Amino acid sequence: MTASRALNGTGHIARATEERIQIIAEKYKYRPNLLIRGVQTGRTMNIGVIFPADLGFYTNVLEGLHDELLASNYSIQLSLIHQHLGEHAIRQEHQQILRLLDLRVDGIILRPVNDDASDLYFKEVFERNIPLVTIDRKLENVHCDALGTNDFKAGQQAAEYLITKGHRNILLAATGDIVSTGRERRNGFLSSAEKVKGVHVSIINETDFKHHENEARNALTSHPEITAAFCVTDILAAGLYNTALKLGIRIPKDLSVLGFGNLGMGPYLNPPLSTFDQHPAKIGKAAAQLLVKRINSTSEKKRAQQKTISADILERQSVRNINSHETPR
Amino acid sequence: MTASRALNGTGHIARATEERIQIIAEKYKYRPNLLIRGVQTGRTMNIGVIFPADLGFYTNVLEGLHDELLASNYSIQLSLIHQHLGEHAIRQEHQQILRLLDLRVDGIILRPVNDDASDLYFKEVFERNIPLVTIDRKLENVHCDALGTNDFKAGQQAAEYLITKGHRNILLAATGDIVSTGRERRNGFLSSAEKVKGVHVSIINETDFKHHENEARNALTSHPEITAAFCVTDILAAGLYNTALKLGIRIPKDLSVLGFGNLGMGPYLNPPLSTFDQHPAKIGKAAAQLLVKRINSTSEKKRAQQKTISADILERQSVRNINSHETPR
DNA sequence: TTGTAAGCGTTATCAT
DNA sequence: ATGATAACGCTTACAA
Repeated sequence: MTASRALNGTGHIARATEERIQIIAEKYKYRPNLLIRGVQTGRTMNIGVIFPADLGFYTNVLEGLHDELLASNYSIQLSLIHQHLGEHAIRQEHQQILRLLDLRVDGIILRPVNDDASDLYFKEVFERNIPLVTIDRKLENVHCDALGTNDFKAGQQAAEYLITKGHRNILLAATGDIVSTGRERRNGFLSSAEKVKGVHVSIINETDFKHHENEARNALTSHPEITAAFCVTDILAAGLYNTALKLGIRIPKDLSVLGFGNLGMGPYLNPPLSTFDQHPAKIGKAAAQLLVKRINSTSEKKRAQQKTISADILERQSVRNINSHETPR
Repeated sequence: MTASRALNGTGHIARATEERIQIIAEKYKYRPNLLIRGVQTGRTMNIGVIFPADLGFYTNVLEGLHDELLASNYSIQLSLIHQHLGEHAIRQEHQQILRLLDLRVDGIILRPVNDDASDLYFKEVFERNIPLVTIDRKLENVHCDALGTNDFKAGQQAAEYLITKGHRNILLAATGDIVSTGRERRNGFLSSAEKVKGVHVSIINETDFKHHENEARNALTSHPEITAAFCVTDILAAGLYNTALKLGIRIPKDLSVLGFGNLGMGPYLNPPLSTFDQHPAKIGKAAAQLLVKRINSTSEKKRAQQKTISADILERQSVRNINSHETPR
């Protein structure tokens, strides 16, 4: 017992005893057994993290998460889920959650597979009072903290930005209603665009990316008045670059393109893609902070918080200002 | 005790008892405490993984690792190290290794910060007989399993490929001697190129990527006879695209470019970059297999294995065949 | 086939 | 300030 106190620096202890014990510990290379400490204290200082197997954007979220958790002396128990497996992915996710619980993690950070999970799906988590923070998905029927981008606002910013640059006929490449993030960006964009007279938006709204190229070609050829496009993700923007190239449409001279997500290919496209930076590391950091706070809060009653990090535009060279006085030619 | 046997399906037990216990377990929603099981059995079924914080290439290694480990019922304890912090990174790494040990992981998979660690650096790991597999770095003075790309061979493949395509004056963009992977690719390339008469290699050999653009410009202007370049990493290849653009050199008409690593920007470059696929998921999978085998092997005496995954060329559109009969103009 | 006893390494609690 | 005791939940070893 005295040894425990000396090594952890907890409680009253004589300086001399403390030093003596520390010396002995060093001599015998004592190392604590964190498993048993976890059992005993009820806190493992281990956080479960569940992300899509194809990390992409989440690598940086993970990095932010990791750094912040490490700063609070937490480790990360990582699970990856292959998202494309449909129902099987959901089963996998649930199983991994149970495993993390069995491992006695102190909290869970999760980018859920599907948007419409309910409290019931997470019942084991709640029963054990393990704090849960979701990333990038607001689960309507789940009462837990959530963290993500303010996608609606970002969509608004996109519209305002392109309109400010003089564009009035704009293509909106969106991804349907299934994924909440893309849906919000689209809705935000439309809400802002509608407020400005003389602005016309052509919209592609396909969940399947394969359909986008065709639709984009149709839109651009039948509406030559379009001078700008907002793509709800950089992947669509990159696709649009190809379509434009095939049609002989030059970016940004003939068509301005604004992407979303700063997904890594942006700087390598020609011209470099202007896009939204979601600050993924900040998202991770904030999620970790929320979780740690929740773990340490004795009053379990605090309502679920939905925190949001603002994305902002990273200007590169794919958007042109077409206001007459700025482009005199 | 009987319950333990029934729930784990281990040992002799009456069918009736087993079922009765399982029903009770279900009724009370019994879940095992994996911490205590780990303490008791000496196996936590948890593997420590330490990767660079800036995962990049390692995201896919991690994915392969994860899937293979999961198949063997292992979880992952993840640590990230910020590589650019020099000595501090090494301290961090060491601390994380100790932490994983305290957490009683059954094995460790590590992409080490530095190439010249010795057995001493890992002494705590060896003392506890925890298997260690390194990724992408052959530590000369450490007796542990290692997994990576066969970089020397890949370098040879690169030379042979470009030579087969008719190139005789080739630029080799390399990264000095510090990082073993790049060094091996360079040496492999040179070893194959030297064997063929009439082949001349101009070499840039700078660790700092910033110097590459200048050097490349010099090389290309003073040696207009150069028709191809092999870049030891895609990042250098992307840089070379820019340099070429500035100099009015067209790819692949005037200059063929072959990259390395398939780092993600390749398909988005113009023209799409031909490069080496290192099959990172396979590397992860093989590393996991090696580790699991090592964990299960009772005879600890088996010598360290160095397994290697062959990289191969992913042909896109940045390398041109300039043999006269194929390009009649 | 089932059950008993001991022990894993630590901390909480209470006593000295 | 220090120490004794119990407890955490499980499995190994052995007994019945």
